[in-house]
Amino acid sequence: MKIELAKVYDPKNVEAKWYRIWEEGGYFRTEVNPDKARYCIMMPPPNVTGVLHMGHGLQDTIQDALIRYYRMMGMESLWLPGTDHAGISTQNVVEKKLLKQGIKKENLGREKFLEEVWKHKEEHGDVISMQKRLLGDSADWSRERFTMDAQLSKAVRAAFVHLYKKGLIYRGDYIVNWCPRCRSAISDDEVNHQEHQGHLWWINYYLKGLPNQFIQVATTRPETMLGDTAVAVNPKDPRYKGLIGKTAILPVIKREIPIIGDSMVDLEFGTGAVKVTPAHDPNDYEISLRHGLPVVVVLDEEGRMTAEAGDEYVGMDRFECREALIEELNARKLLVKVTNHIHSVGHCYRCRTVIEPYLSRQWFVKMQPLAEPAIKAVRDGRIKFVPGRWAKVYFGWLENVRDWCISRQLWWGHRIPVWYCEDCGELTVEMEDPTECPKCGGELEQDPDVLDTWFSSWLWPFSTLGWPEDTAEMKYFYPTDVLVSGYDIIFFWIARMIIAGLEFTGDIPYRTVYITGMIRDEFGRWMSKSLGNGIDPIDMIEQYGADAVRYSLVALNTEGQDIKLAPSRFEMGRNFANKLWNAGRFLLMQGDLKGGAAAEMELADKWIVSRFQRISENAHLQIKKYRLNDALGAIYEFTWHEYCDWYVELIKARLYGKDEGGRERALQTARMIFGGILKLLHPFMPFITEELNRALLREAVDGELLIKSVYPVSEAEYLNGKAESEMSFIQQVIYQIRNLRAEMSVPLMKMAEVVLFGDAVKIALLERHLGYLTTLCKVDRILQGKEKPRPAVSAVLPGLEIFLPLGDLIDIDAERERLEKERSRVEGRLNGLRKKLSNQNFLQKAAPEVVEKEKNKLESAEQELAKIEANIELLE
RNA sequence: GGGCGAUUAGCUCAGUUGGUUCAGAGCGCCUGCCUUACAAGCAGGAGGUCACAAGUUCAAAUCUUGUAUCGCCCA
Repeated sequence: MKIELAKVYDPKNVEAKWYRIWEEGGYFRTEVNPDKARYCIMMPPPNVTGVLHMGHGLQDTIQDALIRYYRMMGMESLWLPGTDHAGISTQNVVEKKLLKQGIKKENLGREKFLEEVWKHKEEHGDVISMQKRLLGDSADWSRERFTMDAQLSKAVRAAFVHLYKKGLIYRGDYIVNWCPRCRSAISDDEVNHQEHQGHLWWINYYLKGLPNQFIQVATTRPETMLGDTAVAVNPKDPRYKGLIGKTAILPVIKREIPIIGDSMVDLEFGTGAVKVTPAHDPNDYEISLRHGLPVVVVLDEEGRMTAEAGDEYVGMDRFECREALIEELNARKLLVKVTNHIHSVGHCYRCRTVIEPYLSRQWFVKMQPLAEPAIKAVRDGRIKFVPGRWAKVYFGWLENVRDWCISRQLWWGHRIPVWYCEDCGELTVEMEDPTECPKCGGELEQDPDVLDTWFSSWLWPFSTLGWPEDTAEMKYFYPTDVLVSGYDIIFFWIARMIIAGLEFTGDIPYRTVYITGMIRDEFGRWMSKSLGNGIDPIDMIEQYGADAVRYSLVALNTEGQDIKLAPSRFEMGRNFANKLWNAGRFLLMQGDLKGGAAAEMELADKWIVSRFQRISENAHLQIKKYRLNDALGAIYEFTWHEYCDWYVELIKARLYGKDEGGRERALQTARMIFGGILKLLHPFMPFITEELNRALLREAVDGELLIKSVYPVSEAEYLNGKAESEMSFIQQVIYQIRNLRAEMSVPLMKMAEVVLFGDAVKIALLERHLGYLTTLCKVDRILQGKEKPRPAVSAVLPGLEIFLPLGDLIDIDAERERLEKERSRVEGRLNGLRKKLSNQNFLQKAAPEVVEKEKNKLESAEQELAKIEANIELLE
């Protein structure tokens, strides 16, 4: 039976069909099965209302390839998917949406607003999961989790209570990073510092009781001076020794503030005298604590000036106020000068707004005691980073870790499980919601804030498995095998998960952290909405097919290097998919195909079978090293340039010949190898391989889906070094003859004869396989003349001279030129070898086998040169 | 200021343990082919002083140090 396939592969229907069969057939589903080895990856949860981007495309493809590989290796292979509630960004999106309808969240109230967010989540929450299905993710969707699920929320509660009772969570008034746009505190790690060309304003503060005398300060944020409560100088600074203890008068609002001495003040910066604004600068706050200074808050939660800033400025935006104040100072001649100043400005990593240091009461996690076990786990090798250099970044963060501000002034998220007694002020933190104060029975009020989203996602590797309950899933799947992620969230997430794993479960969350590069645009810039330079993976899947997208992403992903991407890069995947498709199509056009190994094999068969063993062995090796690009590259090379270019071409003579048995055996071997290729490729290109496999099988048999087949393992009985070297020699001969013909512009249609001189064994080999030469370079007769034919073109191989007596077709000049070029090439090599072998140091110090190798090279190069020279003379 | 990465063919990038089978791939380019699997293809070809300098070594794209340019992270 012959099956006709389309000439060009069309992925559309194929992909949708197979995903449905896999998912509905339960092939992604996993069970706790302690008798079986298991493999587990937790999918990094994307924002629940987000959409797929190329970074997901890359990381999911890698994870899916690993999961499919280990599934084919017979392991219970769990890839657990899920989404993250993404506090700030989700709340922002819903707030904006409501504002468009003219609704402010404050008017709606907390509960109604949260209903709206949940509604939004229900509407958009599965978009990204559906997109991941288009990519082919073989995740166990039956175990999909969301960070706000009841069970995961319980895990958050358990983690908080645990740390609180251990004294590792505390509340306090500190300067935090405040995003005026998000109207919330954010953690240190969520601030992006960028070098910024700003200004330094030099301002005179008059001194009380000393007319016309002043102290000069320099500041990058003049608007904060309205909140100054001191001027500080270094006590060692001779310039200001006499001024400590005096009083300065704050310009414009005329507040009297002391001049104090504090050794933290940098003598080099500005004038050496600094304004102290405790409410709006972390260092100043420290100073204020040491000196008992008052704290004046002049900026509110939205970055606007408060009443404390004075009637003229109240309500103004901070930057607007800056302008106005500068003008005022200038008018009063208190502004001495403005100089350019490059300094680092913090920006909110979510919305890029300039961060304001802001004094407020927040909850913190004490990180240092938690960091130590996490450092140890990587130091002693229980957790391995791939590539290893990222461990340095990890250590660097943990060794200098600062306490983690976990409270967020949002509504969307896990509400902080702390209740305050209105009567006695007692704090209650328990697993169960309290109804009254356990101390005095008074009324309770829950903390209005919610927890940082990372406070739930740091539990992801085990909260998804049922922690804090002691579930069968925890026992079976935990710790997981590998985390695949980008280097951008080593601090936010990866390090914190390791901390949480060790603290809450007593075990590491995963054995390996595989860090991928980042996807950039073709100019090396980050892809971003604002630049509009993003490439939508879904567009690419529609245009090129999911397998092509997956192929290209893996092929481009080399050892953690960033990937510069352009849509055209997916062409290589598409081309390869099409090649594979046509290779399958070719087989199917040949009629019935027999499975298994052929009883009799000739050289080409033995060769391709042996090569297949080597490639599959290499694939295992590279996958285990996380060098997926090398695994895939080897399979690609084998498929295209060994199987298609050589093997398929070689068997055509048998396929189209009269010997029915020979035809069948060739076809059987081709089918065996091609079937193996489909398996090797399946983890990377699941759709097309499954489709072709089904076509090869000719019918729908559930048990023979590739997804649950066994990944090819190298079998020693099929390794055949002799066949490989013989075939390799024949390939070289064919290559030389093709080259000669092309150089002389001899059409490939025309049959020719060759005259061979040299090693009898080699000539006999070629005679035995004359058919190969006929098929691949149109040579149908081998002569062993006594005399070298002339006119003829020639090529020299180790142990063999090839002459093509082409008669009139030979362009003597062209051939001479070609041979001269060959000669100088060989001479160049020869000179290098002679120099090396006449060097006493080399002979004495290099390993004997190296010297031997070089001597052999020299010998064969000399022979080659002699033959080429003789052949040049023959031309005359 | 500290740390990390990059610099190899026109472009995008491989090159793991130093050894003329290590100077490679894909794309692009040139020549010839619509050869009954595939023009998204086949056959052949051109193209690189491996950023620069010094050093180690018998031997360096590969190891060391320094310089330059670009990028990232931390402070």
